[in-house]
Amino acid sequence: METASAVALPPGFRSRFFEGLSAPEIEAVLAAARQERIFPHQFLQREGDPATRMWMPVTGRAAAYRLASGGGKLFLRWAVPGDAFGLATIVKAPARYLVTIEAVQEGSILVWDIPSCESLVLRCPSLSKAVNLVVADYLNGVIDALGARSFQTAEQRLARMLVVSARQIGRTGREGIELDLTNEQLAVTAQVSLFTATRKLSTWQSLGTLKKHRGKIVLRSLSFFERIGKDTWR
Amino acid sequence: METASAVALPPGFRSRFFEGLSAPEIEAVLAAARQERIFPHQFLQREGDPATRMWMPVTGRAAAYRLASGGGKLFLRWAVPGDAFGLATIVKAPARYLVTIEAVQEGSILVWDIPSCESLVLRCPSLSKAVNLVVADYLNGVIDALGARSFQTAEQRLARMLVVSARQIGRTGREGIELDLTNEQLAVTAQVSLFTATRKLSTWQSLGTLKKHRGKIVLRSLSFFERIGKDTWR
DNA sequence: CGACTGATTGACTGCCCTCAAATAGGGTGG
DNA sequence: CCACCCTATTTGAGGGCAGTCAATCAGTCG
Repeated sequence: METASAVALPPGFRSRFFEGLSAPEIEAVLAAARQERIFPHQFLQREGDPATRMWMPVTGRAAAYRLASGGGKLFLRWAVPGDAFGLATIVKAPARYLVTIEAVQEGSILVWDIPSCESLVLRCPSLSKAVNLVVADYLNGVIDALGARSFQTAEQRLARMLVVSARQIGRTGREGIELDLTNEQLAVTAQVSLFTATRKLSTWQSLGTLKKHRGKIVLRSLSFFERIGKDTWR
Repeated sequence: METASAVALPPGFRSRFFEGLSAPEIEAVLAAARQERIFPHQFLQREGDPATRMWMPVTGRAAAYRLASGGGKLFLRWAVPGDAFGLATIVKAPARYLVTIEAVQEGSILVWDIPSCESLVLRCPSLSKAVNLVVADYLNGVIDALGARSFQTAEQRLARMLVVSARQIGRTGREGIELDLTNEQLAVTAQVSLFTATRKLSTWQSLGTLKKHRGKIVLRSLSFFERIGKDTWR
């Protein structure tokens, strides 16, 4: 094992995936990683392609979705620092990616190729368990999204997605929680048409619960939006 | 290891979970199992409860769903022979069930308690991998359901669910594929109101593509229903 | 035969999507 | 600095899918 890993993690970096591993195991995993820059519109993985690498965002943001044959995008979740993807690589030798993930912001990722994954699995017995924890989280999240789609109105789904996105990609600014989201991105992620998203945001802005700029939303407080979805689901 | 396991598997029993295990491992797993009868309306597990056992249907059928706070049921999948559940028990020591599963038909299940799971994990390294395979399948299925809910019409969702149910719980009869489903069950599983389900079924019956009895649907051919959902998703 | 559960049909309603058209922000090149 | 363009955003009008409600019919079982 190397003395120091070549990868540079930003301060405050936390990972659900690493929570399932012991400190020396994390060391070993990090030592086997290669770092790589990513850029907007770059595909990190495509659904159906052979799974050839596991990876993890370090900085930046990507969107995980599945493509509909009609051309639509079924948004599944944000890929943010600490999330683990391409887990199919580690689970099953000849596997394929389940979803497409596309970068939306510049940043960097850690990458493990197939040989690295294989040797890591042999050295770290708890790696499978860590994968399980992460996948269980993903499953839980998708079930939650399905419930939202089924039981909540467009307004509730928008409020829910603002809360979810705030937790994942929100920055605390002077006027509240800032989200780098266009109306269209919010619409896609909340499974709502662009026009209903725009209309609802206008309403909320006139209520003073949020403030809009071009490509940016500032939430005055989370609690207002958390309250909205509390009926019918969760 | 025992000479013969006490459990009696029906002929033709296949399990996605066991596919991830070697023959001797399957032996060991079966030997550690206890068999138990189940009855309609019995709860096999409740979401949020501590996960105290892993289990697998042998005969009969159950429904996996999540409860909405409004009282609605978010159907997730049928639990049929060979499926594995309560996997949280094996993944993480103090875990909780993610979903509720309720029996809808009389039958029997295999059960593994926590001590059994722990000793099995120690003896079978590939057990974690088998869990991964199954959970990945569940994830894939839920994503598919989310896509259906988002991109398909009520008619398409009904057709899709008839196909899905046919594969899981269909029996091949004289007049076609027989499904033991009430209109209400189909409506819930397809995320459609009872009335639209009834109406669509009436239409299809008058077209001759299916035949209805009380609590039972007979599909003349699957291809008709497979064709319906082919646009917009999958 | 009566009770209960499942199935059916019609009328009405409403949420939210589609489409069209106009407005505004932000960066670029002249 | 200003004209220009491209994209993001806004607003209104109209329509349709499918859900809700109410009432009736039909099959099964005791």
